[in-house]
Amino acid sequence: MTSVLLADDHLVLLEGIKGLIEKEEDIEVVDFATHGEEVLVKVGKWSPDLVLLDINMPGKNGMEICGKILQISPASRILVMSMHSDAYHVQNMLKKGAHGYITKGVAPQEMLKAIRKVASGKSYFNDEATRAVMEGLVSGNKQEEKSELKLSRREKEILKLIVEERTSQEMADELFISLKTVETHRRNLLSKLNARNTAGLVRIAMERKLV
Amino acid sequence: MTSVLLADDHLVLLEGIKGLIEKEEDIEVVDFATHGEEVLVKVGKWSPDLVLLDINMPGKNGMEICGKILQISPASRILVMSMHSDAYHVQNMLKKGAHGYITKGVAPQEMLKAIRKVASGKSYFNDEATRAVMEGLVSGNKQEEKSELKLSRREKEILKLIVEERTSQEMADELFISLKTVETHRRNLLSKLNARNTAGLVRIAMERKLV
DNA sequence: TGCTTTATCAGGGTTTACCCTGATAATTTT
DNA sequence: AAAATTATCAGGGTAAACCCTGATAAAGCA
Repeated sequence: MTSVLLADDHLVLLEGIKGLIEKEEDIEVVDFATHGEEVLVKVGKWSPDLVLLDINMPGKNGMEICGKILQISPASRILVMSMHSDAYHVQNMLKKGAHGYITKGVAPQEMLKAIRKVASGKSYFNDEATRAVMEGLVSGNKQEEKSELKLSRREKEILKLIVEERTSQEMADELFISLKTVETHRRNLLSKLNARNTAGLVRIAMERKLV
Repeated sequence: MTSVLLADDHLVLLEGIKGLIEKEEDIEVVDFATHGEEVLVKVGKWSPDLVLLDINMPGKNGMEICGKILQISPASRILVMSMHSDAYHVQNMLKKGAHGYITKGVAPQEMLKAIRKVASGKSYFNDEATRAVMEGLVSGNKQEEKSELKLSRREKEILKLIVEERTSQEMADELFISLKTVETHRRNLLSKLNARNTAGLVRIAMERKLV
């Protein structure tokens, strides 16, 4: 019997998956979690065979949670479920130790298949996720090695203000720092996020939910 | 007996809601639809009492579908289900004729309540949706009357390229038009989308999925 | 057939963003 | 304690974005 912990903030979806799994003889839903902290608590409580994890949950950005789950319960397997199937998200979840990745559009039968595969020690990726990774590889994913996406607190603050349409001068006045300093932060953001201009900063900030 | 058509591209969610509704005596799921065109066909086929509509479906932007559903089957009631609960989306769906709005995070029991209320001729909005509208009203939603969000084909093209980090000169070369023309389109975009600068254009484009 | 929108282009101007180099002090990490 | 990162600032420059006014031809709608 495979024990599964469901982590998703969409209660209806949660109920749906539970109903789906309960029809199966070999899989059992032991508990629910609807936000980041709760997932970690429940993982500690149950040490489930598998965690079905939605990375779009509020609070934390999913990525962190993935690593922490494995710290708490290293024997647990993680199947990520997401709206996005872009290379960035897929690759990062794999780095963090996830064992499978499916998008929410998969058919119920495919989800069960994924659960069984991942629980049995194998990996599973649906077509969308596979394609995203492949496309990411062929188009040369440079942003990984040089950026690694570690923004400082100040940089995040500047980025947030950029998305909110502030000019550099306005930010300088607002934060009581020099225009030159703001421009330096902008330059570093462009480099770290591998963007060409403001448009790129905003797009990436929104794609990766850095705001 | 209330007949319901489920429109959502997440098959698992679809199954979940179906399972939830099937336990109820007074509500019946007559069919599914997983993308825009299918919704319209199925609405024509069944003329359901209620359409449970996800506005994040691929293909069309939900808003249009809402109006078309009512053209095909004016007696049908529409309950919108969405990830977003921002004022922009909520208000626009109401304009298009939706009768209720809930976010996907609602509890199963609340969804059933919403279905019954909307089907019986009343309206229903969950807390999140209500709050979003209220906040939108107090902060003065100017973008509605002056823009109305009707972008021309060329403007959408330019906007897409802006999001992709192209400069005006690059767009001019790419589209075989003058730099001045591109700048004019940019100016019109700023005005129509009520943005101050490129950052705003990109943010709005991504928020409203205009790309 | 008119009316409206769309798409195109221009001159001339100000502001903002972006790029380069180089620097110092404070904080955090190792 | 040493090393790395972060936050701060400067001079001096080019490119891009933004703002104003004004205009014409084509396409779409009434």
